Amino acid sequence: MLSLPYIRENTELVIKGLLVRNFKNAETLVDKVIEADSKRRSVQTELDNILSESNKISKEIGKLFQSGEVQKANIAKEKTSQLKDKSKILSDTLSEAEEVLNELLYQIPNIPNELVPAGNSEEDNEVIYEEGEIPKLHDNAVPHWELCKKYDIIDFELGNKITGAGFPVYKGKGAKLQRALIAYFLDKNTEAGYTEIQPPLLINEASGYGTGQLPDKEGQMYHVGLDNLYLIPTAEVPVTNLYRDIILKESDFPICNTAYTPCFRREAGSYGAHVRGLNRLHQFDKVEIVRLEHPDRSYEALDQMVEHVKGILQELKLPFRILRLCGGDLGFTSALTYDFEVFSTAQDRWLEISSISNFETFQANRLKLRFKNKDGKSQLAHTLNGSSLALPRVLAGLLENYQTEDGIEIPEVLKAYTRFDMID
RNA sequence: GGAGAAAUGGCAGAGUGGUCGAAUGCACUAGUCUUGAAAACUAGCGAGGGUCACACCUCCGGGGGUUCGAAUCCCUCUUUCUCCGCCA
Repeated sequence: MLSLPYIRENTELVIKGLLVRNFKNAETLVDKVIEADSKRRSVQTELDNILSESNKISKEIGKLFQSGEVQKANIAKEKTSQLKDKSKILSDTLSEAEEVLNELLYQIPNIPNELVPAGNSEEDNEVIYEEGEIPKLHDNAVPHWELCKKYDIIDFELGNKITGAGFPVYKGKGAKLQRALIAYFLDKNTEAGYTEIQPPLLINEASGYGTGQLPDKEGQMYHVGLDNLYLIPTAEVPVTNLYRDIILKESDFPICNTAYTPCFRREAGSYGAHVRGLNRLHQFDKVEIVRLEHPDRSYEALDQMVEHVKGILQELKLPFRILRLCGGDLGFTSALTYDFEVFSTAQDRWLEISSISNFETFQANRLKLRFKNKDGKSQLAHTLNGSSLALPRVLAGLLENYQTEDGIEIPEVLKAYTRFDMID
């Protein structure tokens, strides 16, 4: 969430930013926040004064008892009972005021960076880069779900039997190719300076709040009711929460982590042709990069992350493009997001395979992730993350674009990992 | 899962009802000394709210309670350690 001092000092900017997102009632909401904040502070001050007074009396009572003046002490005691009643009421009022304020704050999304174009939907996203030849496939080319069946490498039906729709079973060379991609991505990331992490796949509520999945998006996550834990929708959640409630030193930056994890998403309400095959799953594998940065360098870091992912796609020789998301398509917590899409030749459409975002202090504020700046004061850090990469759609792109009459070729860089050249 | 012990500042570790936001040591920061470093010495050194700045308020694992007053007493939850059971 946005920090209050920021909203207070940049009210106009906040409202303007929210309008880029087509956020309704921006002005009313921000006004409400400011009002709730000043209410909270005035209650706080009133309470503090009462507590201060009662602290004073308590100390006096202590001294009176020590000097044996019991009667005087008892008189003083009576005075405090009134103060106590008042302070109880006020502290209830204070909690209410805090709750109201927090609920308002939770509703405000991040302020878009100035590069974010205005727009309503994905159609308004800006294509900023495009690379790679779209291959000319042979006449019998088919979408990946048919290839999966033909070569028996991914079995969607079998997953239905074990779990349900959206939980495919990878078999033989399909499983190996998947493993090869994971290993390859992790190697590329660690070569670039990211530290490999294996986080827990279940998270508690506090972690969900830390990165913003809770309170609003609990419907997107699988919930393990008995233990009140959630299956991670992305490695971003556990890996970013590693730094919850931490004060870093400036010299700790940059902190770069990468993690491979399965991801679990309920995807309630998604169906239709666009979710066929590997296009949208309830369980999928992803390699994530997460970065913590000094606010002065976070946009430089974002560019580096984009360049890094670009390098991977170049090596895989997949046709791809990079989009700068418009205000309407930007995620709630993000200030600037670049999406990578790979072209799925047999489906004749672009598939999103990575999303790289700078959250600035939006997550850090909830996480209480700070660092000591040069003045010795604690200041919120910036968090960034991105996929490098989401497996299923990369796999879909590979299968479709590398298909030949004789089988599916394996990209050169992956052969050392798969130890086979061809799926046939 | 059963029995017991514990949880205090970056770390270690005192503190069992009042002057304790908390001794002490280490670490850290600045300074003195030194060609430089080390050592020694001097000073500073938790977080949040609040204020122009002070004042002031809150926080000793989380939540609740007793009391004029709680790190200290009570309840509860969580976590860690030891022993037992089970187990990849």
